[in-house]
Amino acid sequence: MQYPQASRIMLAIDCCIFGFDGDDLKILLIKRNFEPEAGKWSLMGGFLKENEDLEIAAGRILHELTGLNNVYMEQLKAHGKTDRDPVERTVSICFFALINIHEHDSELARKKNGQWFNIADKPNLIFDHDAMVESALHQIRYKAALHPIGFELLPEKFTIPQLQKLYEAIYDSKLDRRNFSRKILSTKLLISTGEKNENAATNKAMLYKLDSEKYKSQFNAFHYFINL
Amino acid sequence: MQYPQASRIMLAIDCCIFGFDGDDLKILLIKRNFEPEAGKWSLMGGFLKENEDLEIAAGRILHELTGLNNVYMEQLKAHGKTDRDPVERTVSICFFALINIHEHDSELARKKNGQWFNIADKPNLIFDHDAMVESALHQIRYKAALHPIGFELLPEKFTIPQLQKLYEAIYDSKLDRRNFSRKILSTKLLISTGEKNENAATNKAMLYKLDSEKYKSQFNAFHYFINL
DNA sequence: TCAAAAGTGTTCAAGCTACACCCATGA
DNA sequence: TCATGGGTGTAGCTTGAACACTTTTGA
Repeated sequence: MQYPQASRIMLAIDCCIFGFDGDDLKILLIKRNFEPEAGKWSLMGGFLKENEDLEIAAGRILHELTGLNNVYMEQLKAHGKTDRDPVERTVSICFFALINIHEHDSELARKKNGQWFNIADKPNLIFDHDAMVESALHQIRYKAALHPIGFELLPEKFTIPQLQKLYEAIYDSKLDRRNFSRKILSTKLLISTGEKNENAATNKAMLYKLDSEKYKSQFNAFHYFINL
Repeated sequence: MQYPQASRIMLAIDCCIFGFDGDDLKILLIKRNFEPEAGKWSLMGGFLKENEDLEIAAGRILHELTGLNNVYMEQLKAHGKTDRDPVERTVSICFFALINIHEHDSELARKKNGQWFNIADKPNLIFDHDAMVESALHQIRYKAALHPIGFELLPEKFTIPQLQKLYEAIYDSKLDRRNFSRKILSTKLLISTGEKNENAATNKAMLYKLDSEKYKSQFNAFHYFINL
């Protein structure tokens, strides 16, 4: 049984994959070695399969480039301008993923022509992918101010100064060290590991990890990490 | 030229249409007189046409039931579980619309089997439409706390007590009259019309209208109408 | 003249901002 | 021993929550 009237349409999934290297917020792009627009940069994407849920497809596409599973992903808008894809009318559902950049399979990414760019140095992308990245950044900035999604970009153990650098990268602005620390600790989301960061140049900072119980239960509560 | 490999998929648009009658937040549903699930309640929806942008399609579908144009609409998530539609694999992109309930064409709505329900009295809907309404309500509650979308549900001229009733309906809770008034006026988004609400039972309240300049320019700023 | 709704004022506590000061580390 | 980075404390201001009082209107 099928719907008779309307026409079927190509459905694509495109992924904005973000990482943080300790200094800059970065995005993983691929140089296309296939038409159309071969040789240009684009988001990692793919087509939805006949028997595949949207979230499964997004996870598959992320896995193809990074080797990662169980990553924080969030669905953004569908982009559906009739002329957005020159080959054929295609509606694309955009996702963003926040990964721990040190955990991904960089060998695999290289094979797939993947390359990391600082957000500030991002090249122009094909189709409407620039607008997708814009809306992903907007959503991350919006959500990270109110909910603890930033932690998804950090390793399991991290210091508060590292977390602050992340927030400063996301919002491209400076934050007061002392107030930031107090605000973060007041959420009670962090547990001190007792260890210190041995990599640090001068004074070694305390390593914390997430209180995963509280993290899960309070994820949708409001924390106001940043005042917008 | 076409993409060879992947399969084309049915793309539907479903609209959560909200209104406010002065006391309750309401949603406009239709009783289906067609298969599948004829006789049951559902959101107003339709299929995306070959040469139609997503937002145009959503506007068309809203217009078919309400006669309205230029309404505040926002795209929500796409729903894509493989078994969500028993007829055929269909991905549905959900929108919500906020309308001034007194402006819509109620005759047209009746012809199309439309009926308004208080949110609290909403019947169970077909397919995954209940989940769509849930996510629309979630988004409205989220966004109305921070941005002035609530005004879209009110007539051009309204009183602050009316606005308060709207917020109380959206959040299903009581707010302090005095603090609410101060908070709203402090945004400077309202202009006094000098007129008073002649319908009021006892003391007549001042009618305000939106400062449309400020409304547009500050729409994406943060106002914290409600503390979540 | 009384009840219900609308408008304005005040107080107290909590939170945020903007600072100063001290400690630990490695060159 | 000195520069750099990390941790804690505090004063002053702003904001929000919880209140009381007054005014207007129709019954």
